[in-house]
Amino acid sequence: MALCVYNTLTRSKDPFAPLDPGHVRMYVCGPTVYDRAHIGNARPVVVFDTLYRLLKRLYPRVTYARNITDVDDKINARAQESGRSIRDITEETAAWYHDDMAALNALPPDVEPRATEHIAEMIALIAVLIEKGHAYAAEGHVLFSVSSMADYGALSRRSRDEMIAGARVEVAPYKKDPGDFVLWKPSTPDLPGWDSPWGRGRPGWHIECSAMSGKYLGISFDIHGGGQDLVFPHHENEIAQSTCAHGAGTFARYWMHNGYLMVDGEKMSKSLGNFFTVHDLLAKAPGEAIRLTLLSTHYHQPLNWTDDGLAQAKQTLDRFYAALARVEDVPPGAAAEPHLAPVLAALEDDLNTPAAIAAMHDIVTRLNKAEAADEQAALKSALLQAGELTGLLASAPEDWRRGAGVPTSGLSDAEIDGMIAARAAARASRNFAEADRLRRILADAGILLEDGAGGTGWRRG
RNA sequence: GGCCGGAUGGCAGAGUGGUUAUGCAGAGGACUGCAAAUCCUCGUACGUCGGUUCAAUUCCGGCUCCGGCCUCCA
Repeated sequence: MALCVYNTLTRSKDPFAPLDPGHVRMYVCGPTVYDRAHIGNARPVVVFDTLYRLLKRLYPRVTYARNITDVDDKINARAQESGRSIRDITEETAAWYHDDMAALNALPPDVEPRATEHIAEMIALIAVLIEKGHAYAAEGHVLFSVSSMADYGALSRRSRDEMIAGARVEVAPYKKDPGDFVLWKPSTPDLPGWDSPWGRGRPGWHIECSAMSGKYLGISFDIHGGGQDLVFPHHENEIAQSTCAHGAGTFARYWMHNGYLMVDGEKMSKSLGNFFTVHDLLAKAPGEAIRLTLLSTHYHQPLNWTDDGLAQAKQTLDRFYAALARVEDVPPGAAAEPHLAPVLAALEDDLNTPAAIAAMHDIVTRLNKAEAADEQAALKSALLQAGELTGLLASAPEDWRRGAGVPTSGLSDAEIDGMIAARAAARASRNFAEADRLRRILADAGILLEDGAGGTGWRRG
């Protein structure tokens, strides 16, 4: 089975055929660094990280670029409110971002360009657009001329008339056309700015992605990803900038967009204020459980974030890790491919992670039943490889069972072991009342016991 | 107003023109001192009204409801 992806450009699930099968290139819009990432920001990161992992398995070389937007009016506003320097804020926020995404087992991208380090490339790109008649300077601004591009609106499938009819913003007087968008804008002395042919100023939001993707991936590359809310205007404008500068048919060939993250049936966003930060969630749930929650719904669908969903993901991982713990001493073996195939097939079918997880459940059930060592070895290997593809099961089973990743309070491991020993003694003398009393105390502390052939194990529930 | 999505069993959530999703919860059983974990068995779901078809949850159309975009946003 070959990889298929839903392409927003064609609105259909298309077979994926990279420009260069020896080198797949993908660009995903990264964060604007002015605040903690919320769980909605994490969804595209986890989704495209999973795609990245799949691509790396299917192709010899993958270059994944994800930008950091460190020049933006929201950052400027944050700096003014707090009295801190812009640099301070962007550095701190970028570091938080890296920590939080790493906790979700998201691999770092191969390239992570920062907007402020690519101003020269943006200025050069803007100059080309002016030269080719797709942009014009006016009152210190440079604007992209939407009317200069015949098929502007192709990605979001809206006509220029529709956009104008729906526009709720006041049209700046220097715009020739209400749909024209800013490539460069003037900065006052107190705002960050760079010298340019159009005076001291700063770039518009869209130009950085065109400039940086072109620099690191080439003027044509395979996949461009991001959240659905970026389709218009951000991605539409990226297409306009890049194809007008470099020629029709250039730029990204497959556009992939993840659905929104909802809370209580409403879109979660910073502007609505109904968001959970990844950082806060990590204090009460392991990163893998958060990641699995995000992968439990197909990436194209909206995902309603609930505590119950998170708890279920944790429970699922408990089951997976318990299976791995049972075969801890079995070295992963060969012949895993047939067992892994359904997982791979699900992922290759437009990244169908819920189906892939179902296939992992099937592997786990068969692993739990397997008695022959070679069968256990093959299934264990298949499960671990599925974990690598989905970015799950990266912990040691014992660490997971003992509560790895979540700050714990209460009983220490030594205290727990002591009580288990006391309970074992009580059971040996058939004093079950005492044994049950001890088990009850542990249960109240969140420690669940499991009596097995080889003794009593425990886990944090 | 314009343009998009979605509606699946108690819950979450895939998928399919006629055959089991999967998980959780629930019921029964095996195992256990009792539990837990594990394994086995079970409920026979696809918003509504029409149409196409031998056959539709699955294709087409109307309707209802929900959500989103059109402005910064992952």
